Amino acid sequence: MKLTAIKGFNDILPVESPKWQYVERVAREIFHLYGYKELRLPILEKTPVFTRSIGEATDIVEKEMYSFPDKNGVSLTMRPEGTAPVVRSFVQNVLYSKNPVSKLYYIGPMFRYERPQKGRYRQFHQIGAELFGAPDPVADAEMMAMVTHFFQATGIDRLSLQINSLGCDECRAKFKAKLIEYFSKDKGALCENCARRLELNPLRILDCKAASCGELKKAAPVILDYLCIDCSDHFSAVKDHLNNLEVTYKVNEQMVRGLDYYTRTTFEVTTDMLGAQNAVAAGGRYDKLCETFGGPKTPAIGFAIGMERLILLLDDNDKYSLKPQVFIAAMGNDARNVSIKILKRLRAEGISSEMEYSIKSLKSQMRRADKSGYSFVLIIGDEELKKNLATLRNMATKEQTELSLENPVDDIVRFIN
RNA sequence: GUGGCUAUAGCUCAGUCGGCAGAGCACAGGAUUGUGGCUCCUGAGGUCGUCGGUUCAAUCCCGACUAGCCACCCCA
Repeated sequence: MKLTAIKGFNDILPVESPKWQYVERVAREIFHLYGYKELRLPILEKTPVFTRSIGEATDIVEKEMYSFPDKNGVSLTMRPEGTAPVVRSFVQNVLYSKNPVSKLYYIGPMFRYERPQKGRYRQFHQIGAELFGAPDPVADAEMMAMVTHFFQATGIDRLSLQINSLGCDECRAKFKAKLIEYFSKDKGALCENCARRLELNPLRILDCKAASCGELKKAAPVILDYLCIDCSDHFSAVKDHLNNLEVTYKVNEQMVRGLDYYTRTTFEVTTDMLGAQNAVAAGGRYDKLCETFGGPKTPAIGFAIGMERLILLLDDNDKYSLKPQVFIAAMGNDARNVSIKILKRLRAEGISSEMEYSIKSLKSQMRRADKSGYSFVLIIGDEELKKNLATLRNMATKEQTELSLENPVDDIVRFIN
């Protein structure tokens, strides 16, 4: 049996990698416009980094983490998400003492032991951003404006920004009690899963797609009606700022989050083009998390973009890859020896260029140059060598020019620009 | 963890009611003594996912396993 990659761990092959580079490039550019800087973090963390923050009763912690003991017996976990490690680093490196506000972003792989399917993998990649030290609703709005800006810049449309507020601990506790009361009346009408959720996490019933639960949900209590004055004011202000920034959004009072640390504002960017996995990005405010890590009270808000899902939405064309420029078709050993030196000088000039390593027919070399997308081919054979010339062919127009082999690089540079 | 579908050339898939294994695309060479894309010709490429069972004979029928896809749960 041949060795293969681990289930749900995918290779990103050269045909796909330009899209990844494109997405990363756009993210770095846009985030830079808003003052964010990259934070590069380890992939392994001590297990409590996640168990204490994400919530012991969540699916991620209960069944999806890649955890194992280190050689010395300490339990380590391959990060299933990015926020907890960022907060850990933020507190550990006392970043709050250097600036009143920290704006950080990260790009990298995350790991969850789930059954793979469309848009879901065991190793997947996220681009995330976190903003620390800004309790004001204007920060929430700017964060969502940045996400929107990013998606516009990538050229993806048919996306929808949905927002909600989960309130603080106090409003949420009140609401939870009301929900349990409401759904308990009609326990029989709930689907099997929701019957279980009633005990485990009643908020999730609101997220159920089953028809029977849908009916029941219509008259269910709404979280937004249970927000305290402060939380309610905060949410109103977020919406005002979004309107002010001309960011289109939809309030979805049934949207809930799978991680325990969220407070107040939550949001999701969804699409109707990915089957069951409709969330391309998601995030929210987490005003209590820093304290959980032993840091000072620091309000924060952040989001993560699912790179695989985003890339599934990109057009399947080649506009993302950089075009190679000059291919040298050399015939015979002498020509090849001259060519390798010309290549050295072309590359020194910043010109992407290659040649064929084995002696092959011109036809075969032309084919390779064409297939690889080269715009120009420099042909060097015996005839050219004798006259100390080379032929430069423009692949698009088929025009050919003779160049002196004395100093061909300057001529080539002039021609291809 | 649960369910459905799938597994034959590098890729996408036909196919044999059980009897020598097929196409298209891609690849290589040629038609064009040194010129790509289009066309035509030729060629190379297979333990028919693995293991076992039935049979004179299995890629085909049966079983188990493995892998992949999709969905549930949940999530980016």
